[in-house]
Amino acid sequence: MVLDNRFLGVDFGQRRKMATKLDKIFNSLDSDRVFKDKGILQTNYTPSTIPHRDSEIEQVASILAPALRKERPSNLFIYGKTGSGKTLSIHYVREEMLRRIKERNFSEDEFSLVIEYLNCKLKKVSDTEYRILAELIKKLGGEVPATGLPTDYVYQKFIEIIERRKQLVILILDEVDQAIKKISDNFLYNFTRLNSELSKAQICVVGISNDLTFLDSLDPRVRSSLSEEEVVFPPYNAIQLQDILKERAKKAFKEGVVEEGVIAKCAALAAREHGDARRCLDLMRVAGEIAERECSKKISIKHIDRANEKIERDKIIDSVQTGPKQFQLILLAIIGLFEAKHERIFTGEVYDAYQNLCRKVKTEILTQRRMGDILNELEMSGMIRTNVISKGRWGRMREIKISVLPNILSRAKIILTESLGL
DNA sequence: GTCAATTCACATGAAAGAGACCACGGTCTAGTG
DNA sequence: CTAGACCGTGGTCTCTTTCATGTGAATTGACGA
Repeated sequence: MVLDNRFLGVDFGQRRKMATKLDKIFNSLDSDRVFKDKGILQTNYTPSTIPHRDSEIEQVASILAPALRKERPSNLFIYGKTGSGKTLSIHYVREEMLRRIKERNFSEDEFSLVIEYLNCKLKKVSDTEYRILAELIKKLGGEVPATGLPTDYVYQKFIEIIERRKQLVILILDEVDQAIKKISDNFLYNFTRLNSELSKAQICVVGISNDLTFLDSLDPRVRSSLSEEEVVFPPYNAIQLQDILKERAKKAFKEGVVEEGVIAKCAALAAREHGDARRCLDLMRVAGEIAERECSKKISIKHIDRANEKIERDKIIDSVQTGPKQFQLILLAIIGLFEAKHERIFTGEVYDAYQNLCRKVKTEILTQRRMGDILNELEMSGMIRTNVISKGRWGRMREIKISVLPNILSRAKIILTESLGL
């Protein structure tokens, strides 16, 4: 009813105007397109060639090669910063191995090779021991409820499934460092020791981590058995990033769309962020989207700048909006302090300001211990930067800085005050 | 003046509790033949 | 007799608190030159 009235209330001229506007938007979708195939710049796209990673791929392949001879390869550990091509390369090697094993077609019951990939970081999928196991079981064709069972039972089930037949299982655990931070490392220990419990099947673990110091934090026993072999993926430099980008841009965009210098700029921005190729491609894609939305036929450097800001803003705004109430309160306390003094902010001050805010919105106040953890999490999400400093006689504390552009910050503040009802 | 001890204000770890969610097996209940 | 509802028990997960221990440099105070 309400809807009807509103429709009737709009006079014809206005509707007409709206219609032409929409025409413009919808028509621009197919006439003025900059993109030839946007999917090429999306993160889940797997290119046919992986430039500048030949030697790493060779190393990985040669380590895993024994699997094709029905022998268990050494456990492997792969390091490299985000966007250095680890995941892409391991996927590539996996595909190649599976293709080869298919060509040789061993009879099913004699021997089979299973290579499973699991990203341990994806929240809600697998950041506990139970869930990782459950996920693996699911991938191997078993069925396990999301919760409610004892972990030992799930282990048993996992072994059962693997032991169903004579096979070699290569488990690729991406971003294990994330998982191990939450679970203890004897999870990995169990995994590497699993072979002694298996009679028919064998397991090989490939761990991938973007934290180079991760291995040091492990139990020595786990370390030695997990990283029998190691491969390091160095970050791409700006020139390599340009190569990658050129290749993809050629396929993704129509000819002549990308202006001079755009690719260089893009690569330079990403190279500054430890050579993150993913970031680089994102930048290019978002720049393309912005250009398209403006009905511009070319992508220029200013689009890259805008894309850079937009990516940053979306990331921040999103985590501000979706964060739990306590996170929002603490963030708001930090923003308030930052605006008031524009100087270095310390833990104690934040806690005081946070307590005041809690009283204002009548929310229970968390302990300072907990706030410390939340500050760490905020740092993880890139909202703030913290640094533990000691002021001698005046104690030890975190120094907190905001690492967000001012215009994004004020936007975030508005969102926070609104959603908290202040 | 020098050097070790002290001190502050937290950081950081470990353990444990609360409350939500879920599986499983046993018991109860209503519907069916 | 049986399918489904219901309940109690025991498990995980997340968020949180409590208790304990660690930390780094300014400050203090004893000591000797």
